[in-house]
Amino acid sequence: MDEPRKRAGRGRAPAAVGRTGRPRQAEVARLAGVSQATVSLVLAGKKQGAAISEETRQKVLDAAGSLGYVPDPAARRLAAARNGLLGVFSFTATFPTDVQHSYYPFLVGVEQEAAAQGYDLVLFTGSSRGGAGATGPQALNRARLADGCLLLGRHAPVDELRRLVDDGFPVVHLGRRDEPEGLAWVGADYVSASREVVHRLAALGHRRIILVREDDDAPASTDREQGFLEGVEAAGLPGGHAAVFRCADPERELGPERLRQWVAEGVTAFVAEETDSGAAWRALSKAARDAGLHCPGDISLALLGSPPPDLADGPQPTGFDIPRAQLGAAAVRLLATLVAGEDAPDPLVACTFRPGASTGPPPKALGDIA
Amino acid sequence: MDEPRKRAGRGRAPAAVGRTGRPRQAEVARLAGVSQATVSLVLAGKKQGAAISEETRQKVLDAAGSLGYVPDPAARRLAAARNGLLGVFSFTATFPTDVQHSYYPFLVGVEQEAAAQGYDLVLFTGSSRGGAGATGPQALNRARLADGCLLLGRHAPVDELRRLVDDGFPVVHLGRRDEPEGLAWVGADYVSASREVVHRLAALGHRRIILVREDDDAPASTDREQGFLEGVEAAGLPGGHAAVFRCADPERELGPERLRQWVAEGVTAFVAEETDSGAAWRALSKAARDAGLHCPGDISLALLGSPPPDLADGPQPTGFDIPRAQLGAAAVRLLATLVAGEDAPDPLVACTFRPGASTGPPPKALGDIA
DNA sequence: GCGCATCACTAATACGCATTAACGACGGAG
DNA sequence: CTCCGTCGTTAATGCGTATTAGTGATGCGC
Repeated sequence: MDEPRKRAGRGRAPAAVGRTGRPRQAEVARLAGVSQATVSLVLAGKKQGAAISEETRQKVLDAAGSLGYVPDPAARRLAAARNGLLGVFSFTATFPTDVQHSYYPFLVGVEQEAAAQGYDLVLFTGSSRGGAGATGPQALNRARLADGCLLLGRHAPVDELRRLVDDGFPVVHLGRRDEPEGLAWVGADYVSASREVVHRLAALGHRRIILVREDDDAPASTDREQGFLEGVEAAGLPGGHAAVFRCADPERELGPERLRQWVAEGVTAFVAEETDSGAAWRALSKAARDAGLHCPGDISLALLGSPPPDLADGPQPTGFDIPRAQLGAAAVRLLATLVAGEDAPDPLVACTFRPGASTGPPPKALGDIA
Repeated sequence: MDEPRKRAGRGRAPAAVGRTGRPRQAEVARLAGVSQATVSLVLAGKKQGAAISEETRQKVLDAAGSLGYVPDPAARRLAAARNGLLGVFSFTATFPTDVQHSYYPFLVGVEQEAAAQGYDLVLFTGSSRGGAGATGPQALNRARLADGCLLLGRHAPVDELRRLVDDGFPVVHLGRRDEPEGLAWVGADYVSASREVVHRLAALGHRRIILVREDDDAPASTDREQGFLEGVEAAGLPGGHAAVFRCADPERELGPERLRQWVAEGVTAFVAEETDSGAAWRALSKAARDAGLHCPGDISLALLGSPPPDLADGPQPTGFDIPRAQLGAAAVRLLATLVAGEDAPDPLVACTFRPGASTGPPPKALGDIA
């Protein structure tokens, strides 16, 4: 009983929807008097080893044109064993209601680069709320539908994520991240950027510089400290622990008195770490005001990052900007190489120095004034 | 010589790319000890004629869960099924560099509603520039990968679009549109909104109201005029052509003299159409200023829409807002019903009245002053 | 004139999933 | 005990395209 059954298959419901009159390669082939494979070859248009006679080529193209043939993307992607989709998984709404939401600039770059690389994007919706598919731990699995996935936000469940990574599914996290071993990421080069800020201050003539940072061991913090320390060392200025003021609650621990004391000791410039709250920068600015120290005149203040949104309108602090769009683009590039099975390039993206208006040369003889 | 060749097929290069550990139904089947067909049946979850024992069912579900199985959208689509994806095709960058870009609020609603309806979104990239896949006429065709597609922007190539529509592919245009016959769209109800603005003015006591509009026959313009005319008629005020001032170049044709003349004739309120440039509103405001007519005091001005972005900071004009997020949501709902093969609901979304500060009761005896 | 390499094209898959005819097992009716 | 349903499952397709092995037909060298 080995002979084939009469005919299985589905036979597609008579009143089915799909079944458009859209021509297939097979129809084009019939009209051109060639085989479907030939049509595929011609339409693929590969210059390489194009073993197709010009005559046949034209017949096919004419037939395709006259029938108005358009390839079926689903079939194309199925046969290609890749679907040309990159997932974007954010753990809040991808289009946030809050206009100032920080994801947005990333996405600008993500979209541009995805377009450039020939990928479309899948936005997994309802990652936070009860949206499509299973919410909760299972949600991340949906990412597998794409060829690879971009992760935004730090709330990704580590275990689920590890699963993906271990399975060899291409994932790139936007922002430095160590947690699941082997997770690829792209991030801003805070070390170099911080170093440059110090370099500029030193070039202006500052000889004693203090870093104000919060009590947090996130990479974003420690990188800045490292860059700062490298900077002061390179400039031959006093570094080490004495140059770093680390506090849990800047607003409270960094008052005008403390500031005056530093100034009396010859400190002429301060550098604040950037955090979500911007607490360090706020405290520094406030302390300077309260101490009656005018900013670019009496002391110089710099911020290792961008000012918090609510201060965006004020005078620009000296510091650097994170090129978010470029970061997004870099993430896509990295993801694309992973999908292609190639090696990962450097995950760091350079920040751009922002001159700002909060720094200047140190006062001539501030020590006397104090 | 009918016996099958040894083995053709592609055999897929050994170091092939795609081929991640992405599990297939076949793997799930092997793990569960059943056939691929059974897996498909279980995962389809059809209650109808579910000739699957509960035991088998659980085995399959467990296996799928432990492997993190996710169906391949392309294959699903090719097999004439749904893949739970809705496309979004915009004809500029979807994430515009310009933060104030008008698409953004739509997308907020689109994402929310898509999540609510259980769909993920595919952003087709590079619709404007040379992005993914074939740019140009073929680009729109990529949409067929999804179950249906949303269109933003008026630059969609009509022919390609017609093709999709004719093939019965579910497409919804965001914004009223007649061009390809049979294209579904959702739009704001400018008629009702404009009518209401007039109603409010009449309620304030205005007896002569003039509509200032540009020389454009876009639906957005004619709808507003129609609403305006319905409004004045309903209020028993003078309508018809005399009540509508139509001009190609408002800045030039609508000066202070013209305004004073109207006022002398007893006109106490003016209504401006909203356009991209906001020319009508600008001209009206300027003419009022130049004529020395104070706005809420001497005359009332209303705008049939939202003020142009550059005037967003100034005093709010009376008028209405287009609920963009709701429009986006409505578009998704409509698209979902089309995908489901159901009938399309009402495509109009109500605008919300904005009281603003540019209207008030008419002055007691303005005629004497003039 | 006989291999042998080229060339131009076609046959036969594979891709992953949905669908449906068919099949084995079991049970009750006759 | 045989026949026929029922139930649960599987084999065998099809969707439309890409890929590759294979097949004639030529041309070429010796």
